[in-house]
Amino acid sequence: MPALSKREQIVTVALELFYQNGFHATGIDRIIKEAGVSKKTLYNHFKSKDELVLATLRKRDELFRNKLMRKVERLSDVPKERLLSVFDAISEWINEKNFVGCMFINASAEYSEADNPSHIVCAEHKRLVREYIRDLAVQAEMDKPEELSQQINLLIEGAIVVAHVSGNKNAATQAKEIAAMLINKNTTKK
Amino acid sequence: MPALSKREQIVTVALELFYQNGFHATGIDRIIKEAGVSKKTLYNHFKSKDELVLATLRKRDELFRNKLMRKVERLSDVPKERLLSVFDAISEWINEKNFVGCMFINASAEYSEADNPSHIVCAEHKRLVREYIRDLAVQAEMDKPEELSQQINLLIEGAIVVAHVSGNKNAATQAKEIAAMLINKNTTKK
DNA sequence: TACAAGATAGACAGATCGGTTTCCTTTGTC
DNA sequence: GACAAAGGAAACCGATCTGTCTATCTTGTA
Repeated sequence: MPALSKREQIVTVALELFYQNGFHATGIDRIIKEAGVSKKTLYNHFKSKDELVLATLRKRDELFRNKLMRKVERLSDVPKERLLSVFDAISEWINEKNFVGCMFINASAEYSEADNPSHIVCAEHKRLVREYIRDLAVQAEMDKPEELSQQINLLIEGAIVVAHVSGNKNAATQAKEIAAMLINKNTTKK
Repeated sequence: MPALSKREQIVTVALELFYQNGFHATGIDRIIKEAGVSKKTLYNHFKSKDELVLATLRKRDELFRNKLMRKVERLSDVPKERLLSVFDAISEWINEKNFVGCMFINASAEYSEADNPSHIVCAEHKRLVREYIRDLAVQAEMDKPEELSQQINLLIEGAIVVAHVSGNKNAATQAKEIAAMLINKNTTKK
């Protein structure tokens, strides 16, 4: 039994190519070549390129959120601090050498219509991240966890975009400072 | 003399198609067809599709910033309020029915590498918007105009992305509230 | 009226696109 | 050892891609 199934090989390669080069700009031929897999095999596993894109986005969602959560857990075990650790985790990511923005923001740029299946998966991913942050906010006993999670989420998106488009690698740190203010404001003084 | 030169016709159509459908997904044939122009004419005015993309992004930068500045001027004439009016202007834009995110964020998604000419134009656009905000901050006599402009810019990017990817049309309003806090904090009490 | 510039439609080129199919080989299982 | 399933290589399909070229027509100007 191989370490990776053919399907996993394909998705692994697609993850990299779609992320680095974009979805429309990445052809099936390039994917099968780099995955060392025949075209027939790819189309045995996926009905179409669109299906592969969807599978790739779902995999990315799984990997990204797991990595984010593990990082945050590693950085702190105090709920309130974890809310801020999220920005340290994002900052680490932004400073990786192959960072080219958020795959879901990028995918939404290429699949703009809100009812496009790929766009829907992107929105779903963002919702799950937001829910994770809201859970952290609840654990940190914030006054308005839902509102705070939306604010923090907006700061994260802003940091990612600023880091990618303008190359400002401190964006997450700057966002963190704003988040710290918001968290303070959201904490009932006793 | 025509109302629009051939070149302008081409760019006008390209603006719309690239924005709505993406850059790689929009073919030259579609552009010339909708512009009512021959392929030869297009290639007389632009050396390549990449050149057309660049020209289109530059035009968009011009149109977008002019519109933003005019809107802000219309909404308020008090410098400090103008800083917040920026978010109202962005909110108006987000709620237009054909809104599909920021063309420059979208272009950066398709042209990810920082040294890609199109990406560079995107970064340039973002820099010019940031400088405009910094000017507003200076006029509003903020304590740290540069820092504040970066923060406000980050909030704007966040709002645009949240609005597009997740369809949250209140994002700019939410961002505005955070900005109001930051502006307050940046104002020396006298 | 003559001429040059610029526009036209559209054929054409060569590459690549997503996707299907054929033929053959490998591989795991009973 | 037989058999079915899966994979591989590559031909093939029609469509589309960017870009070139030819041959004709319009238009402003001298």
